[in-house]
Amino acid sequence: MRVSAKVDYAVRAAAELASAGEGPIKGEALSKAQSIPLKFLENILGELKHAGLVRSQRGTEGGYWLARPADEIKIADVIRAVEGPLASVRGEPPETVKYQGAAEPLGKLWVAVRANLRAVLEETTIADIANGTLPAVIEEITSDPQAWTTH
Amino acid sequence: MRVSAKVDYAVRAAAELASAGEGPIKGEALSKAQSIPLKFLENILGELKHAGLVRSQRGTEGGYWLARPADEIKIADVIRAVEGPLASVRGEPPETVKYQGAAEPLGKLWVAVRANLRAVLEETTIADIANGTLPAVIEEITSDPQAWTTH
DNA sequence: ACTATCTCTACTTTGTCAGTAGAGATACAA
DNA sequence: TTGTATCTCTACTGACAAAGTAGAGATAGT
Repeated sequence: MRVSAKVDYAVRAAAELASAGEGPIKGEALSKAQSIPLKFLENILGELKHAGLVRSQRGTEGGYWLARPADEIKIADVIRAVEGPLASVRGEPPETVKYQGAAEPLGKLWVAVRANLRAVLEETTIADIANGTLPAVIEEITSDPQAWTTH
Repeated sequence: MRVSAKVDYAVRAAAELASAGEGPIKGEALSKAQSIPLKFLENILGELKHAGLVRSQRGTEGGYWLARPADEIKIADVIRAVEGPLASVRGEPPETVKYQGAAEPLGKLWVAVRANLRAVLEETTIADIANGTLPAVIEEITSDPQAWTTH
């Protein structure tokens, strides 16, 4: 799993919007708060808007805001909005790939990989990030020092 | 997580070697058994060899075989051999990225993602694939019908 | 010596990543 | 209604990776 700059930026921008509360936030303010190139950020916000996660207004009093309460926007939603499906095998959904011979059980493995990704990304919301209170599952997983090693 | 053709091929080739048992298996036989383009497969086997997972011999009686017992080769080993680290955030290891402001807890999330990937890929071996007997953890994860849906 | 196989370097083609550029639309203010 | 600040949309670029292809060279066995 490589978390791209785009996904990283998208989640950070959403968290910033969540923590800012109600009113519209200007692109430039987000750009500065999270050190994201403005034009690149605008592209990303456009995709989030198109996916219905963000709303916006132009003009002097314009800016961006979350379309839904932050605790109803999962990290998985943000990733899907800017990058498509969470997991794929050679471009196909994991459950559709067929294997022959000795590799036959491999499909099940990729399905398990996706399920474990979801266990993290579908449980955590933008509000969790903004508040710093991650779900108990995540705290448990990351409480193992092994999780923090590169090995 | 996008599973690339290269990773997919590498795991399948390794499983095929595992199920074939002792003697050297020719590249062309592997290529046909798993429908992998021969020259591409040779590149991949070269990387597996360089990583010490596979050994080989040239000549008429030549071929490839696993350097270690199949139950001592984890899927994670194969992935690392051909693609590098299991998880990264903008090219860096998850535990090294620093966030500011509202995004601060994000690092922990990426660490949890990697930990959950490892939970699958470090527990399953090439032997598990070849025998069709996946670890109990994997069976449990994939027993939930939800794991098989695209949603 | 011959042949089959692995080995190594290089090349191609296509697509994605990360970002940049600039003209156009629109909301608000004076 | 003119101006200005902001979002919006399309297009472009340069670097890199993904997926394969090509062919000459090394070596093990017959």
